[in-house]
Parts: sequence; structure tokens; C-alpha cells
Amino acid sequence: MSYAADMSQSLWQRTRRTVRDDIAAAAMELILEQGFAATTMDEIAAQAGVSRRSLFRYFGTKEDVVLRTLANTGEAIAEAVHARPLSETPWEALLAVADGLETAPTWEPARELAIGRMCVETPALRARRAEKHQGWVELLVPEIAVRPASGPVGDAAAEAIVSAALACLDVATDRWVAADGESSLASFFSDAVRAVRG
Amino acid sequence: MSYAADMSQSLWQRTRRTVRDDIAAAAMELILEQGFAATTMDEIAAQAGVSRRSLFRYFGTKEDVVLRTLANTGEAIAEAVHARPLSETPWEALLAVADGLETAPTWEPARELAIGRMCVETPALRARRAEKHQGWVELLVPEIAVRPASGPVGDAAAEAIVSAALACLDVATDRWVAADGESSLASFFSDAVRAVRG
DNA sequence: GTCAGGCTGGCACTCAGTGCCAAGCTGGCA
DNA sequence: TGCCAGCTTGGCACTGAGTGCCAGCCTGAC
Repeated sequence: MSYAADMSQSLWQRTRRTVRDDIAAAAMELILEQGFAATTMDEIAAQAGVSRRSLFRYFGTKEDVVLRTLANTGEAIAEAVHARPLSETPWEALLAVADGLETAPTWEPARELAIGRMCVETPALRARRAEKHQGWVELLVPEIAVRPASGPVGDAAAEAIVSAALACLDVATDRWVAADGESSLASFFSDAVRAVRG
Repeated sequence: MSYAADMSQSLWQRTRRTVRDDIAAAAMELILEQGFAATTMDEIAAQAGVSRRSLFRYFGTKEDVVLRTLANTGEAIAEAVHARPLSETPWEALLAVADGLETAPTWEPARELAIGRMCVETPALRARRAEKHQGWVELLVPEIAVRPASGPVGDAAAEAIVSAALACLDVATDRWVAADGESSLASFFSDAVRAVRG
């Protein structure tokens, strides 16, 4: 069944966020079937029952249609780090947060796996994901900079730590996707961190 | 004076690499003047004295025109790591290689700074650079995986180490660019690594 | 001299993304 | 109830990146 039918009627009454979600759901249906590169924004617009122009108002780029959830994830991670006791070192806090990631209400393994697979096979998506991660850095730096380590941490050091941690997350995600979601993402993450910190 | 005049005559006789370099030089002249986003591939082609179509044969994307040197850098780094004694740990080798980076014959601080600045202000370029770095990972992993650490290293750990190191390099590059090339890139890199490995 | 293979430029096309404008909806106010 | 201001939508036209195709030209081998 198509999304076009029911969405064309009640679109205006819905809140913006709901519309976004509905469009994204319709888009994912198409993209998972045809692949990211082979799906055009015109097709997505048609499937979602909105005009091409409006589609670009909701999602600035085609990549954002797939990766829209990542911005929220960045804020969620920052909040989770914020919630950790200040006595924890940066890495203790980050590892603890990673452990809790998969139990968050917004965590849907199937969706994350699908996105992960798509990122592996579509460099443009991977690049865009990296950009999003870059955005997370500035969210996370203030949470990390205040934490204790060997010596005062500071912004420069915090930025290095956060960037390295996100690199570990990327590696862990790739491994997790390659393993088809077997085992937990957190375990791959802690493996990566352990390797890096020796 | 323009590149168009002298290049339109002798273009065919030149070797492919030279042509690439000449095109890139002409392009950089334009891009540094107008900015990356405001410069079109048509303008670059005209300035370089080649057709738009041929320009796309030499550089698959607009970003590649600016970042073309990075692929070589990846191989150069891999070779440099290969040349380090096998008794060195991954991080010892990587730090040593970073120290030597700026004395390499291909290292031109002015160009690197210009590229770095452009990457800061143009997300698309930054994303593309990240993609290139991703390509370096597979070059570097075999060089790192054979090195000693606390326990056997292996590919998974090596990938994490290399990715984290490249994240440190990115942070270091940003700082170095922000400092306008004052101090050495290597010192920023070792600062980052020290912060990460605490 | 000629023939095959590779490089070149031109043309037309697809598709992402943007600016502009007119039409419609909504909530507030008289 | 009627009107007005502001926001959203959709349609249109446009720019610019990137690609496929083809025809012409140059080069090197025989």
C-alpha cells in the first residue's frame, strides 16, 4: 500500500515533526527497495504525497532524509554524558554512555542497521554522516572539558578526545553492521577504545 | 596573466600528470580569489584551457580539484610508517611519522594552509577530505596491525587506532590552521594524541 | 602509409538544490 | 461574520554538478 493516499488529505493538520517522520518513513520504504542512489527526490516526493519543493523544505538534502535522526542522537548523547557523575573521567563517561545507547527509547536496531549498511555502500551518505558527527563535537566538548584526567583537560584536549571517540564509534558501527547486528554496538565500541588507549 | 593562453597550445604534448597539476594550479588561482562554492567547473575549465568534459575526466568531482594531493599523502604516510622499525608500537610509529611530515619534499605549508582554511569554511570539502582519510585507513591498517602493543594487535584494533589517529590529525590540522601555521602541525598532533591516550 | 587505441571536445541529458511568486490555510481582531 | 497578517504549500524556472554518447584527432606500432 502506498503512503500517497492517506497523506494527501490530512497533511496540513499534522504537526511539522509528524510530517517529517511520515515523509522519512515513505522515503525509507522506497530507498530500501531501490537503493539510495537509484531513488530520486521526485520519486520520494511522489511517494510521500508532497511537492518536490516542500520535500526540500523539510530535508535540505537527500542525505538528510536518511540521516535526519542523527542530529537528535547527538543531543541525546550530550545529555547522557551530562547526566554522568562529574567525577568520571572523559573515557569512563563516554564508555558508560555507549553502554546505555542501545537501551534508549529511540534506539531501533533494524533502522540503525539499515542506515549503517547504506552508509557503507554509499560514500556520499558516509560523508554526510561524518559531517553530522562533526556537529556533535561542539555539543560534547563542553561536557568533556570539565572532567578530570591526568592534568587539566581543557577545550583542545576535549576536542581531541571527542573526535577520537567518534572515530571509535564509526569503526564500531562498521563492525557491528558487518556482523549484522550480532553482539552489541557498545561492545565493539569498548573494543575500539581499548585498542586506541592501549 | 591567464593560464588560458599558454596552455591551449601545448596541452596535448604534456603528460597526464603535468596536465593535472597545471589544471589544479589554474583552478586554485580562481578558487582562492572567488571562494570554492562561488567557482564553477565551467570557469575552471575555461581558465585551464580545457573543455568541461575533459576537466571531469581529470577530476571526478569539484572537490577533487582541491584535494587531489591527498591521495598521494595517504600513500606517503603509509610508506613512512612502513619505514619505521617494526619494534615501535603503533603510536610511536605514527607520532614519528607525523614529526617527519613537514620535512617531506611535497610539503608546502602555504598550500596546506589554504586547503585547510577552505575545508573549514566549506562543509562539502571537509566531508570529501574525511572520505579520503577513510581511504587511508585501509592503506595504514596492514602497517599498524603487525606492530606490538599490549597483546596482539590484529586488524580490528589496528583499524580503531588508525581511525583515531586520523581524527587526531583532523583536530590538529584545524588547530594549526586556526593558528595560521604558527608552531608545527606535528606538535598539535602529539598534543591531540596525548589528550586521547591520557 | 595505414590502422588501432586513446584522448579530446561538444552535445544532450539527469538530477540535486534554490529563488521567486501566487494561492491557500490559519489564527487573531474588530 | 468579515477582514487582515503571516505562514505553508506548490509550481515554475533556473543554476550547476556529473554522465553517456559520439565524432574527430593525435600518436605509436607495424
